[in-house]
Amino acid sequence: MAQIRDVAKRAGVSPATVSRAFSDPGKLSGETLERVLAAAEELKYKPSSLAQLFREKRTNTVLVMVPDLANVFFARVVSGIERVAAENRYNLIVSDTGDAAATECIGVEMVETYRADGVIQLGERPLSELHPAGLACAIPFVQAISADPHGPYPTVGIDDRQAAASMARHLLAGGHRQIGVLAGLEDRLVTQARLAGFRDALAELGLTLDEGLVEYGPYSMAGGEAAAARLLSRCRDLTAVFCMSDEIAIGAIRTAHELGLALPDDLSISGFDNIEFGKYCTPPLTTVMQPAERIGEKAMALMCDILKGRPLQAQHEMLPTQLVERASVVPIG
Amino acid sequence: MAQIRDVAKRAGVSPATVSRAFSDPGKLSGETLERVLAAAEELKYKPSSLAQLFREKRTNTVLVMVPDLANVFFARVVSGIERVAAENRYNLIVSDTGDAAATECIGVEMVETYRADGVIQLGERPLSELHPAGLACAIPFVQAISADPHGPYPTVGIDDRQAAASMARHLLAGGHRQIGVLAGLEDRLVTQARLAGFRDALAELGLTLDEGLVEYGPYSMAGGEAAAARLLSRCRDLTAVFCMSDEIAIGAIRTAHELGLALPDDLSISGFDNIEFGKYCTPPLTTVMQPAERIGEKAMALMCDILKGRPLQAQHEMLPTQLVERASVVPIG
DNA sequence: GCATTCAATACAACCGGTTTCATTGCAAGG
DNA sequence: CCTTGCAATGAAACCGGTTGTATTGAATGC
Repeated sequence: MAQIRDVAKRAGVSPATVSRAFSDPGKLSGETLERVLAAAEELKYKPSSLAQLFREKRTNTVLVMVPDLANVFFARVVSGIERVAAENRYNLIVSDTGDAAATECIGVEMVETYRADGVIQLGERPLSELHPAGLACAIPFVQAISADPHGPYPTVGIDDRQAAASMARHLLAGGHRQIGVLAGLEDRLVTQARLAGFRDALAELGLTLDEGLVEYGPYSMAGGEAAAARLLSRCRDLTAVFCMSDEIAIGAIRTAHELGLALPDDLSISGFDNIEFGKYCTPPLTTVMQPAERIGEKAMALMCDILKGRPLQAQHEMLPTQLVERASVVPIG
Repeated sequence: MAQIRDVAKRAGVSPATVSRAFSDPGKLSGETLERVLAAAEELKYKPSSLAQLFREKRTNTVLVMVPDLANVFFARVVSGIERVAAENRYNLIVSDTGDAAATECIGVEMVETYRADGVIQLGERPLSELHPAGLACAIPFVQAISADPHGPYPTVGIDDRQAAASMARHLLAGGHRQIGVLAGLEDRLVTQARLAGFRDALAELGLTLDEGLVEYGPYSMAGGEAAAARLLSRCRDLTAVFCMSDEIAIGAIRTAHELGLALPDDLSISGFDNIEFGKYCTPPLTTVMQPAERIGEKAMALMCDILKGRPLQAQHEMLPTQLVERASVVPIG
């Protein structure tokens, strides 16, 4: 592999001149510039990124920490991050944390040891938990998806409470009153936020949530299937089930089918996220659209702003959601 | 951020000694080692990866080129790659190529400019097409998923032909004779391999493939939906449809439902890949299991072998597949 | 014609580690 | 007692670029 001095020698100039030929061509006389570029071309010279980055103490790389890469929703967010990263010539180091705090700490270390310029975290573990000194170190950090909008670092996400409330209103408007809730993991902020939204909608009609109708479980199809089995065996007079993710809803649909329920007539089921599969469920899933790619794009755009020292347009971006009406929810009766 | 000389000064030794304290502690006297480690601890010294990597001319980073990150199947493969990469302390730079050759060329450049040590490519574009000089440069390269097992670089995948044949036999054993084929994109090796397997199974019974029953299209749910619509409107006496991916099958199920067909009695539908959602379809999808995570793991393991100069156990890994029988395929009549 | 100025380019330091080679000191052997 | 050998450590070169400063030479001004 040709190096800068090889090019310099061939062009009869100093390495400094070659360097400037690329970084600041205006500084060179036309004739020299041409000679240098020709020499570089002939030798197929490519500057070593490693050397450049070492000099500049930047990596042009952003670490993305994903709780579960195989989760379609996260994958779409990463896809959005990817697009903006590519546009801005950043690389992405993707780390599947398996939702384990221990693994996530690595992220902070990656920045400290100059392997990444910043960290985008998907999911809700707060940076302060990741690394006590994290905030003090002023590590470029952006959190997306179910992030705490009151935290000290920039976040991108949706208004979970509002979005959940809108779906709850939709169910209530259909006349449903016995509505089960298949919540995700109880200790997640996002679960609490969506539950709060659900309560909001009930309260608007003077109703209160019957805690007995809430079943918690993992945010997965298998989790939804199991939680639905528990819920439906316990509460036999439900007319609708409010699921906190499409995957949970898909699991619930499966359980309902196995119990011999006719969907959606015997039971309405709503999801959350709008993953692609929802459209292909039987019946197609009524859900709340979360703009996954756009969340990723925004998160990476924010990261670019931070890394380039630009002022942030907003500390906490809330992207709009939308109710997607399909066939899995019908009015009562 | 503390540097090596700060630690050296504090411990009253030279930078070389500090360096050795980490890379080869046995070389130091017990007392010195202790003093150095204590000093490093106090100053919270972490060696700059950037400097280390620059010196060593390695990046400890592998580039993964994915045609579509949002595709669950690819995401699972990446997840497997991730696991092995983490075990071997490699980082992953993930690039969503959008299936465009132009983008994929970047991969070769990333290695040439010392941004990655090697490239894992998901999908079937051959390296020689990516970069004419690629092979000559001996860039560490591994291809996974629908790779050409006769190519000059290591591959990991399944025996597509065999796997497709096994599914075709399953349909034929159920008495199906009018079997439509929802193939993926016609120009893909993987499509041709699976089609060949399908023909093999037919040939075993002395049958030949009716080309009129084959419909090509993108490997996606939307693609499957559209292709199924074309196929089913053209051929009204089909008893089964052989789909070349689960996503295509899911699209086909949707179309079949919309045409008012009762599944699986009116029409058997088979998939390929065994993505998680298949289990939750209505009816649950009979498919061929591809060990996505294990393919990823193997691919990364191969890459590690290459990078560490170990001899490869096998140039072309073929991982076993398995027929997964669910309810979407039933015997005829 | 000489001093001044500016453009063009070269020189050399620098980034923060690692590693080779040299040096020191101590113990063992002749 | 002197030599040899080895363990422990330090000094300095090195990785391959970038950049501040010095230098050169030509053009301009007086």
